[in-house]
Amino acid sequence: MTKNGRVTLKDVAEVAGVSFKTVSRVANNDPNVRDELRQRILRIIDEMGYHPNHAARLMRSGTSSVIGLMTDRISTTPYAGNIVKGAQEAAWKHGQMLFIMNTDEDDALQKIAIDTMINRGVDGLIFAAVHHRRLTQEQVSDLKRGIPTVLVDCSSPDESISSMVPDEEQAGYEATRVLIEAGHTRIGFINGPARFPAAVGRHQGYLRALTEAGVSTGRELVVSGGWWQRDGYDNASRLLSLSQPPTAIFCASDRIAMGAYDAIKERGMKIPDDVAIVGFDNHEIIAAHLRPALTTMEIPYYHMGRWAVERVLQLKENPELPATFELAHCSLILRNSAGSGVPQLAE
Amino acid sequence: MTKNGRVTLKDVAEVAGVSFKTVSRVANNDPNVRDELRQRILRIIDEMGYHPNHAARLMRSGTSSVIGLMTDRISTTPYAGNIVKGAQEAAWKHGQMLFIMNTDEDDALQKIAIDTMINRGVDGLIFAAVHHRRLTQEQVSDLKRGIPTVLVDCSSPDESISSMVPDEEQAGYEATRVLIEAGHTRIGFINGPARFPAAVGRHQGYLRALTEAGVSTGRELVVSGGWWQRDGYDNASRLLSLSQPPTAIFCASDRIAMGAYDAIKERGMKIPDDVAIVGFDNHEIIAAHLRPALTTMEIPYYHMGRWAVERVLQLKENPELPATFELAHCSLILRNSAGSGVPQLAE
DNA sequence: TTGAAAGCGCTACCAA
DNA sequence: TTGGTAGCGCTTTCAA
Repeated sequence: MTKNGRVTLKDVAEVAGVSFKTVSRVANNDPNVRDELRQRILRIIDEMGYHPNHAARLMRSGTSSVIGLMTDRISTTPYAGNIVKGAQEAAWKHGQMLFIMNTDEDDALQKIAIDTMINRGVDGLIFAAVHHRRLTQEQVSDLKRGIPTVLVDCSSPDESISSMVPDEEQAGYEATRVLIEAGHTRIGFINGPARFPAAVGRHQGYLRALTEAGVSTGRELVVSGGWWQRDGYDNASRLLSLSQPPTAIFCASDRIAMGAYDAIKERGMKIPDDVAIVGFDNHEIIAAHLRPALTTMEIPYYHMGRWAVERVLQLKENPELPATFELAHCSLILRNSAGSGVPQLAE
Repeated sequence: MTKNGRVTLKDVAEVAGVSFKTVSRVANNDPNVRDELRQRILRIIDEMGYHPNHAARLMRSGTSSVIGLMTDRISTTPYAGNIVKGAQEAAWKHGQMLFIMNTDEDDALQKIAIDTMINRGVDGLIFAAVHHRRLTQEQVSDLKRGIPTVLVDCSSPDESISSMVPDEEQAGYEATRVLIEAGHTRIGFINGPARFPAAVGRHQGYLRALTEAGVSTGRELVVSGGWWQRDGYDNASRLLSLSQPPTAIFCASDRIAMGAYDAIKERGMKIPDDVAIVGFDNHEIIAAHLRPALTTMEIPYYHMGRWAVERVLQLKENPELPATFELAHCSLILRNSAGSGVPQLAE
């Protein structure tokens, strides 16, 4: 053992009575070692508590077993936190560490963050957005640094970087299906601003579900505005003032749904009997604590985080892999606001 | 420039026409360089875009400029996210990176996480808890690995590790003061379970404020249970059923306050006119979106994260520094539920 | 104040 | 299948 207190290859080699290069081979799974010898050395490695020195390894081979994860606004939102968690657990499973860096949607800072990560020798780069969006071409080229790179919850316009985004269309479809299956034929939709891919996709899913079911899709049933409670309140009020108001509303966010609840209750109407509601996001507090509890869609952030790390590792293994664009399947979280015949969950 | 594409000390030395050791001295702020020469070399370093190779530095000097941050449940709570954010920004400012690791309150995993961090050569360790608590002696000894270590939002029973926790007493005092200043003399308190330091401290602050103001502190005015909405509802109902019900209630969490709102509204009473409320946590969604918006206390998580990194860096500089135990001052966030005479904020 | 030499722990390359 | 040698970029030690 060196004075450092750390066991090195040499220490192991000495004990094993072989050259330290042979130990190195064993540590790196080089097939060129007699199996019997390998077993013996592995045992000694374990006994002595040898761990490779990542710094030395990085110097020689350029691989750090560290992946850089950049987000534009991670910590303050309960949404995207699970991306980090999923990425962390996947990294851990594969013996990787994660550098995490928050860049607050600041492109200049983002650039420096990338440089810093590269400078530290990360093996790969993950960029996770807080809201599903398309990156600008410039943001994409900033990210291209010749190491495995993937995008989470955002996409590159030139399709040059692998990405995973929620399947908004599927989610919008499924949310609407819940209301159709509960027997509704007049279903409103309160959407977010059309510039968001989330709004576009959810709208398409909504339309497909209605068309497929042969249900009316009057233009007046679709309103849009911001993603917030107030927008939900305003837009729900508008829908409820129609000469033929909807008996069910799909809200493109839980906050919108929260506002819709206010508008509905204000009119003395009951959820789900007078108006059924489906939200979107499965926002921890809102969805579970609204009365009645909100049926809503959940984006699999945890899964997306895992995917990102695993994809980076694949690309590290084989840099020639073509970029892929994957859609993450969203799940229906059934609570009590949609009034379907399905058994209800209390919380 | 080496084939690697990276500028090294040698490259700079060659251009500057000095030995690479001199450049090393400049890069490390060694005073033993003529000032004129230093300036010239600094300019060349800048022009050539030299960055030290942290891996090489770690190998020789054992310092990585990486700090390990472990949390027992970071990502899923909007609360503690700001600890991470504060730590990150402080680390960034000081040229450090952060390894972040989530251990889900699993002591065994926690141990492995510490080993992994140490193995990677982190310069310091930060352990951040999601809820203010005292660590067990075993958890504390696991954390002692001979490198700078600090605790955030938790404390070590033997006071051997520096820590920063919220000043619960001050916060409880200040929250109660708001209600006293609004003219209330019968002030209830819905607390969390007494085993939490947060509950103990807030209770003490509550009592001090009442005693100091010469206001009655009847035992029946203090009720406690869980931290959740349902607990708030139940306990508020109990308070409101007293023969002399309180006209104001300090709730030890925003979720409790949320439940209290339900109980109050159910009785047809108005907030803050019939019952004034102060919450605790400034929980993003709850506090701002409750009607009326909730006056509440905020724990300075961001600040605590910054402090942790800075304290680690101080300890790295001077390992002999004695452990310190700091209290983080909590802020009053004034909204509309406490009905004081102070100008109200809408959101 | 500056420089030369050694070596951290590892992997790459070549030789046996 | 194994081992020797070199050297990554840096800091440390010692000498000039």
